[in-house]
Amino acid sequence: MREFMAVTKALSDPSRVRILLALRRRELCVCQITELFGFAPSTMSKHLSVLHQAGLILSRKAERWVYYRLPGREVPVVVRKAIVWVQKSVADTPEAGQDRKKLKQILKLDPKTICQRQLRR
Amino acid sequence: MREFMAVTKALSDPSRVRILLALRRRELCVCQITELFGFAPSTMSKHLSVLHQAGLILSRKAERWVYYRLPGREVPVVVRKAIVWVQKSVADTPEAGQDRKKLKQILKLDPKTICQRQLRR
DNA sequence: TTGTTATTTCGTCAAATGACGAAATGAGTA
DNA sequence: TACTCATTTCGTCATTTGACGAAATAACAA
Repeated sequence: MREFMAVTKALSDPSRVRILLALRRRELCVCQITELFGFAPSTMSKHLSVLHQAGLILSRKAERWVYYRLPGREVPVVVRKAIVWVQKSVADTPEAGQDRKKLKQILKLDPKTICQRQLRR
Repeated sequence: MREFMAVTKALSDPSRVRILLALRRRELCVCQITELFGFAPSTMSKHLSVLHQAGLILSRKAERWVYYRLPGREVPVVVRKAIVWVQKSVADTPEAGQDRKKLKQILKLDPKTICQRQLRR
């Protein structure tokens, strides 16, 4: 029950749902996700942490960056079902479409450029 | 997206998840649900309202009582999938087991007795 | 080592949430 | 009509949540 509630609470914020959608086809580094949503880095980090603790995303560190991705068989069925449910339910919404569009632009640049952008603020 | 978030927010509270479990096999009137959880009637009413607005439960009025039940085909697939996911995920937890046990006792009495009990407090 | 930098943690604050009791509602009964 | 009573709505309060900036952390670069 505790484990399940971690998942539902993680899904109860729209930004976190949008993060899951953005990770649908590829992993993303924190700076790319931050660029996509426009929140302060600390805010994004907190959201990613909530998703991670619920098992909804996995992370790996490479060079300077942390990459997050959707999990495969390494997480419980409860979690995988949740992800499938989310994707099927909101992938077609306008919000998801806008995010995909913006993400496409972000992916044209390489991560270095994105992260340097943030520092200029 | 808005509709979906109504569902995830409804599912983000453990009491509301437990209500869905309690309704698994039968409809229940508000006073039975209130007896099961021990909250103030106003609190229960609020929880039921949140679930209802998300489409996760339906209501009907009969005589003096309002009965809530899980929906069938009359609600969107998003919602039905959510209910199936919840049931499969938490039906086997200790919390759900305890609730079933207590509910069994409550169902032995007829609704009138239950509702009168509440008034004596 | 020292410096740089992407990310996380911490402290704070405003807004949302969940609890309650009191009062309002509204359907059935006298 | 007036009454009863199950349920809902409203106002309040304590707790949680989500936002931020500042400081800490950790990994790579020099």
